[in-house]
Amino acid sequence: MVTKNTRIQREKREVILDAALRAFSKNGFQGTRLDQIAAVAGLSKPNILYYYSGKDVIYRTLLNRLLEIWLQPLEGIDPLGDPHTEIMGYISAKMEFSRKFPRESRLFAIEILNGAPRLSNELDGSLKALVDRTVKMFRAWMDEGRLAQVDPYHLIFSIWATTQHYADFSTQMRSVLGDQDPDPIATGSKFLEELFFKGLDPR
Amino acid sequence: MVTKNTRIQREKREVILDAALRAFSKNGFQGTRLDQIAAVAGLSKPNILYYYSGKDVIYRTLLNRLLEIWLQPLEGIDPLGDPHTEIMGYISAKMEFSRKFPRESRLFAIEILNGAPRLSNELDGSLKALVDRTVKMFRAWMDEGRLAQVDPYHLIFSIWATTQHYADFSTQMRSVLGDQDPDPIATGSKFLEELFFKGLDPR
Amino acid sequence: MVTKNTRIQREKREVILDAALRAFSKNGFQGTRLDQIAAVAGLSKPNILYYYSGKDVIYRTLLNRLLEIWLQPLEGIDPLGDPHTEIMGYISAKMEFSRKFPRESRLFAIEILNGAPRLSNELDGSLKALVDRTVKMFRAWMDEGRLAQVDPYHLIFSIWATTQHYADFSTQMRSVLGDQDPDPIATGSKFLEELFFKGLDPR
Amino acid sequence: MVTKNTRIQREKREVILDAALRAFSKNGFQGTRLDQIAAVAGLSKPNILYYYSGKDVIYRTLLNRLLEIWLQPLEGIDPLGDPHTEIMGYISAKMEFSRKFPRESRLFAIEILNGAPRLSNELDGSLKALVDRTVKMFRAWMDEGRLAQVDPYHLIFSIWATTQHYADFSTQMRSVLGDQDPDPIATGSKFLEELFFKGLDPR
DNA sequence: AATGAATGAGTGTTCATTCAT
DNA sequence: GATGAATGAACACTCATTCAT
Repeated sequence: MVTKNTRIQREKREVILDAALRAFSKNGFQGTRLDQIAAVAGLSKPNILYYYSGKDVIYRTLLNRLLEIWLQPLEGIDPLGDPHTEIMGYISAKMEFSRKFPRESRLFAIEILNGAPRLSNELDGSLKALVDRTVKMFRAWMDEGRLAQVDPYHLIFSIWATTQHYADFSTQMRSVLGDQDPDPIATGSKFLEELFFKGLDPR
Repeated sequence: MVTKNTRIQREKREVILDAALRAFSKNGFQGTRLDQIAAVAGLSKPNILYYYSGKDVIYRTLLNRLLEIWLQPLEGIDPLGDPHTEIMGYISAKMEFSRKFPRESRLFAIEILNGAPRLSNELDGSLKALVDRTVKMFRAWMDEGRLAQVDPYHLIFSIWATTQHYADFSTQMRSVLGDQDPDPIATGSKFLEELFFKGLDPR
Repeated sequence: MVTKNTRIQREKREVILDAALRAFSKNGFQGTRLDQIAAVAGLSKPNILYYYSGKDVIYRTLLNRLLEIWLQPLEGIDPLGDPHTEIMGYISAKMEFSRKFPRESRLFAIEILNGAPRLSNELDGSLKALVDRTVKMFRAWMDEGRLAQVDPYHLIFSIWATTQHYADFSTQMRSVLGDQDPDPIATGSKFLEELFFKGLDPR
Repeated sequence: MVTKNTRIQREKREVILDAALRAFSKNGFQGTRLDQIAAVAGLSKPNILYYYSGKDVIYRTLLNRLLEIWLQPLEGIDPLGDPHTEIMGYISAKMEFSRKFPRESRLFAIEILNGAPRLSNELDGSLKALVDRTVKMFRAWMDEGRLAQVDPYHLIFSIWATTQHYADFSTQMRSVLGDQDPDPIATGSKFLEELFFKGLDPR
């Protein structure tokens, strides 16, 4: 079947992707059954396969679409802006992502934990390019004395790690925090701001 | 005679757990077939089931054993020591864990990403207790002005996030770094030391 | 208006049968998907089913129509003609059939190989009657000493076998002959003429 | 699973191939369900797949084994023997094949009718070589004046066609002959002997 | 007359687990 | 203890056919 662009096609495809995201981000690729996706989407199993030619295709479609969104915050850093403002803005944006798109974050994490068998090309390509661009920017700021002299790659890694942790490890956080923090992401944002503000201060 | 059998049993059980760790940490619970474990362990599939009554049992055994090890570094923090030394030591210990036990780290991460269906009791129990103990320690240090006033829970989360990232997301790191860093964990350790040293300085 | 509709209908039905013949004669009944027929016919799958109520109906329609054509050469043998001329003419006609209608021949062969589940009535009926008529003719010629005394049924079988072989087993022939014979049917015709001419000579 | 050579393995494999031959030779590859084979073999469906890794593998195994047997009679022609004796012997051997192995013959016929997608390499290879060898033999006999000057390739084709017809088209024969011939293969053998004896006489 | 959408009943294949020795 | 053999329960995917327009 050729991909049509009728309204009904677009809508159903969206519904399927949404259902698939819920399932895949919870149980991984192999742990997700087409039945589950179908049930959540409110469609029959063959009807799912009418829109996407296989489970694999749904998964890949999801990952590719996710990667695009994933890279946006990094692209948003302004080389002409103030280093601290920009980096705090980036951290803030990433935290908002963890709040709004925890499932997307988890899907991405699962894929990478599995060795990114279906994503390695994209990681080596567009992600690396974007990181390299950002690293250059950070180095320029450091050379100008506006940012502490730290390894820029690992700075980026640490931001990813800390912010995505609020989506990926939320189960663990809930276990540890119990009910004492009604909004861990807000608290975490404040904490990370302080940590990175002081940690990146050029003195 | 009985002793000898027991020793053989212990050894085989160990071999199975090791093979299972490799498989589960790479492909998750559902993505791992008993065949794979058997092949890596060098045993037949029914023989695996002679030692462990089911795939599920192997997985749970692995998780429980892992949790014990997992909590050790946290237990190692000395309330009577110097805050900075202790925290830097903890970070250092966690980084060594990521270097020496990346598979264990990934298995843990996968389980939590899946909502920790087989681990939630332990998380709510021993982990929470240990974290609460540590939090109290941190608060005491803060009250004494020996540590920056930050949220102690999120401080712990950020240490977990950044250090485990080197094990869990190593695939992504390799993609981004290419060959330019022969030892990312060493570089990362140095970076994290600086970040947390400055970030936690009470001024 | 009605006439025009009927003509369109007839045309479409023809297009479908032609497409179905190509598909069925290549892959058999079960090996052919309605999709394939639809694609070759240039129609949508439901539209095919608008003209024929099912895959089975298309197949049966094809077979019945084929049988009519199939029997024509046999009916063309003239009891008053010269035995050799008539039989050579029949062989010749059958060879022309293999040249012009290899697909039809193969479809027929496939059906009989499968035990003719959809054709047995016709085989027992009109085919048998026609063969019996021809056999009587042959016997008369033999009694008159104008044809070698051989079993007339098996004579007919041997003509069918040898001539249809050029359609049904053309794949094998091409493999064996390679490119050395640009027109195997012509060569075969000459061979068969000699074989049957000498073989049927009453001395 | 590696192919083992225990007695039970060999026996079960044989049982499966036999059941598969019955099914495939009646309904073709696509028309045969694994269930049928399993039922005839008296095994469960997964157990079939324990011995052969897929339906396809069973089919190919069958074809390859068949081809070997198939070529034997042709190899049996003795270049030093009397042409008529040898050829009559070959025809006789082929007729015995049609009597004893009609299913094998039909499977082969079905495969070739479908364009021999799984057999073309073998046809182009060993079959062609063997036919070429026989053709040379026939040509030598013709040059010596011991065999009628006819196209040797088509002579072989005509023998194949007529003899295999008794296996492949037996359904049709039964329809035409009714009960009047208790042993059509015997009658056919006699007929073919006469036809080819006279037809191949060098005068 | 035509077709995009939808589905029930398969269909080959997988896999943890059990059986028998 | 160990393993070749066997299987029930899934599971992704297929396909003729039906539905709705």
